[in-house]
Amino acid sequence: MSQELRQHIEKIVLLTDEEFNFILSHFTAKKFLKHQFLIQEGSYVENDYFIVKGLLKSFHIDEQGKEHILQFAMSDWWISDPQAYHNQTKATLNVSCLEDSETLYITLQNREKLCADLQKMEHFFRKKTTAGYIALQRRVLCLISNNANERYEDLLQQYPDLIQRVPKTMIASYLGVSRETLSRLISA
Amino acid sequence: MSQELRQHIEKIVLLTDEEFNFILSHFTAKKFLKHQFLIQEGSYVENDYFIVKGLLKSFHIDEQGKEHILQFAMSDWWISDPQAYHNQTKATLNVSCLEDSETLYITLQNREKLCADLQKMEHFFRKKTTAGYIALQRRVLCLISNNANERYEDLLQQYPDLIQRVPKTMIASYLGVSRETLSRLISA
DNA sequence: CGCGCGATTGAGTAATTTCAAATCTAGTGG
DNA sequence: CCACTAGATTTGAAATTACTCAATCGCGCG
Repeated sequence: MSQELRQHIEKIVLLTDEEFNFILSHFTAKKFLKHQFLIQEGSYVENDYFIVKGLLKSFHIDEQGKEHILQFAMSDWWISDPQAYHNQTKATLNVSCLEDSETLYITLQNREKLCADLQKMEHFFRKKTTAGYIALQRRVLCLISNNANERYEDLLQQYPDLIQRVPKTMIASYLGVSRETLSRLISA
Repeated sequence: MSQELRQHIEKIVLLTDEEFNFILSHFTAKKFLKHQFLIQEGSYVENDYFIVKGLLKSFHIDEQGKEHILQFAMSDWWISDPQAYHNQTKATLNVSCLEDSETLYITLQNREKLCADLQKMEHFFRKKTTAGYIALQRRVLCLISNNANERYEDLLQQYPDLIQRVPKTMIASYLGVSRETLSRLISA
């Protein structure tokens, strides 16, 4: 259960057993059921969630009630509303489960304390966030450069497993196209 | 000249004079002229550039020869090809000057050494990257949620100064629309 | 004056959305 | 095992949005 977290961190920094236990003491385990919300728009965001198992999405609902999916998260990913979490403001995003999920979450206070007390973790989070930044830049480039079909092909290439587990409607929402358009692209 | 960097860092962590001098010793000052390239697609990326003065863009050229602008950078911003820089791979982006510019750059080696030697800087870069991540997520949401007009309005709101300094053609490229479409949106 | 760059405009075309209806599918309870 | 339902997917047709290509305009600078 916590082995996943240790392995995840040790991809970037090696830890002693004491260090890992110290780290783990800053996290709390929590399970969620399919359809359950971890974060709801308008409320404060206490936690950043490390996903041990399951599948989740973060999304925004616009004025017309349309859902726009910002991120999916599977095992070994993190998910939250980063803006609300880091700035301690109200969420503009929702996070909910597409499948039953197991998480280890950390509060902002614990995260900052952990980083202050153990530089390895400050290093870890720096590297992790940098990787996330690079991935997002790639996505922005894809969004401004490519049409709907090319964006779908790109996703297929990058996360082939995701397409299996997630309804096409949500894939469309993630790509920024209507579900009908995506359907037509796939059947073509 | 280096005061800008100090003030920039001290928005996040306070420094003693010694600390700042130590930090500064990891940077190199370099000026560039309008139209000059800092980074060219296909070559390795040694540096991350802190902009003291000037205006730059990072962009990708696609197979059809079209330019897609990923980022603008003014005073107090950083610019590079983050993927190539952090992973020490060949650039897929170009970075060039829209105006004569003054920079302070840091190599990856120096950055990592600095972070290892001075936790304040590891902290600084973590916070800075987190802020960048949040900004990119906002941009992704804008791209998947909004049409060309809404994206332009959003940019106008967020960076009103940018619109003044940058040719509309480039604004269009940044927004992922054709220059003709943007022109029609503005005159409407 | 004339060049060059950026911005604009028009017309035709292509891509995508919208709305509505029909199909399909997996899970549930009888 | 079958009928039923909710969710997901597909399909069609019309409307909208955005793109492409080509031509023109406007302006600052040598």
